[in-house]
Amino acid sequence: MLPEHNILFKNINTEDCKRMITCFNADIRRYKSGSCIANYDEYNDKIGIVLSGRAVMVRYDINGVRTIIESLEEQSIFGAFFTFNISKRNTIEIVSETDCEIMFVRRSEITKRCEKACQCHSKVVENLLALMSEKTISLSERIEVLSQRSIEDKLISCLEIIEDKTPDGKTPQIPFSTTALSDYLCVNRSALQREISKLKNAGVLTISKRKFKFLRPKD
Amino acid sequence: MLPEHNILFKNINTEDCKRMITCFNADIRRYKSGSCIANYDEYNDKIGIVLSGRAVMVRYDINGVRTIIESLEEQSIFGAFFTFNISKRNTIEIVSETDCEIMFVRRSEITKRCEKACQCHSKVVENLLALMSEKTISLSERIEVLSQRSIEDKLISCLEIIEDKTPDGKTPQIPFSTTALSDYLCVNRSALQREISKLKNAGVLTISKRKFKFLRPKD
DNA sequence: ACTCCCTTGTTGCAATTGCAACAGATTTTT
DNA sequence: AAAAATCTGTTGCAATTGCAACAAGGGAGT
Repeated sequence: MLPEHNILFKNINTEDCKRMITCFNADIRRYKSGSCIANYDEYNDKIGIVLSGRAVMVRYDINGVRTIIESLEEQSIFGAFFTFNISKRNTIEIVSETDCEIMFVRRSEITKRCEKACQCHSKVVENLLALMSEKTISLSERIEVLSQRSIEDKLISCLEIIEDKTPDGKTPQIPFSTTALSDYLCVNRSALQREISKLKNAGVLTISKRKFKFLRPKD
Repeated sequence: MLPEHNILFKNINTEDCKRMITCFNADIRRYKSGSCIANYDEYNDKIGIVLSGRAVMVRYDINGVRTIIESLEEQSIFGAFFTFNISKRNTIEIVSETDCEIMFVRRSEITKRCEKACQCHSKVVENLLALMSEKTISLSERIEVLSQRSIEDKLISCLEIIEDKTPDGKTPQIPFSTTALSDYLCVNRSALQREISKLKNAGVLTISKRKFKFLRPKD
């Protein structure tokens, strides 16, 4: 994907875009699926934007337990700046799930007053605001899911959010394998499997591969 | 607190501030402790900023179980725009914990291009960006806590984050009662109490009222 | 087609957590 | 100051969840 098609440069003409990408010292890199795109063992103010592909932010605790902190779809932003303090007990990494193109920009480059006073600069800041707004929504959804008290409720809450985002006519699809989903819901895999089977047997929903469908009339 | 002292208007002179507050149609309201400041049963694009006092974003599910979604300290922002889709099964409210002053601004007023092209406008957008950045950090911390697999780990993670934020020399303090803390950690109160007692007996930490201290040498 | 590796699905058992109930402490209201 | 309401701390028991182990399924690569 061309960087100028990124939401960050929305409503800015291609000419200005190219100029700004240089002006920002933007760095565009490609990663194979399964690569480590970034890790947060030290502070830096780089902002990453997923131009194409999909990545996840993961944490491994001292026992090696994996937690998927966030799923980063196309157009998502990430960076130490948007995340909690780096703890000594955890390792946080951004890992590509598919082949990815990532654009890196220093936050300070974006927020600093541009000497050249280019108009599009403030436009970029506004666009960044919109991206961040989306991020807070995505994080809030995550909290919504994790704050459920039982595995069943976590699962249903998660699936409902996916369902809500699915365009009419399309079949809702989980962006993870069941194993990864358990890391995302922060529960034991086999306990999650048990709940899935229970819901299937109870006729609440159907799940086949990653596609699912609630059987009750949507209220 | 004077609204012009709010972070949103940082680096903007008092004169311009007053002008902008009018320009934005900013609405400043006072609330007694325990009042409902906002509820998200319908969409609106109002942004709320806590000028003084403290509030919480809470959810009550159909069973009346309370979850404290966020603790909103002074200078925090909130709004439906930053939150997940409103579900029919949940009620989300902002409730004041102390007496509060809240400033409401419509998001569209801030992001729209100002006809008068006032310079400070883009400064406000940048400030909003900083506020949102803090918000994403605060939400990420919340996820960090909730993603822990046991009550003990949730508690420790939560306390460590509070400890990290406490200025040197001051005693770290939980912003909640134990009962409210259990709603924040999304666990049963007496189970939480049990874990607190266990940690105290094991000599890991001391807790008296809301003040606490880890006894192990900080690593 | 075969191997290797990872995922799915299941189960018994152990550990953790939730629930309910209660007594005492603390805070708020009258 | 008394009464009411809320919060703290504890415990036995029930329910949920985690753990470990295993069999079976599916995909990628040779």
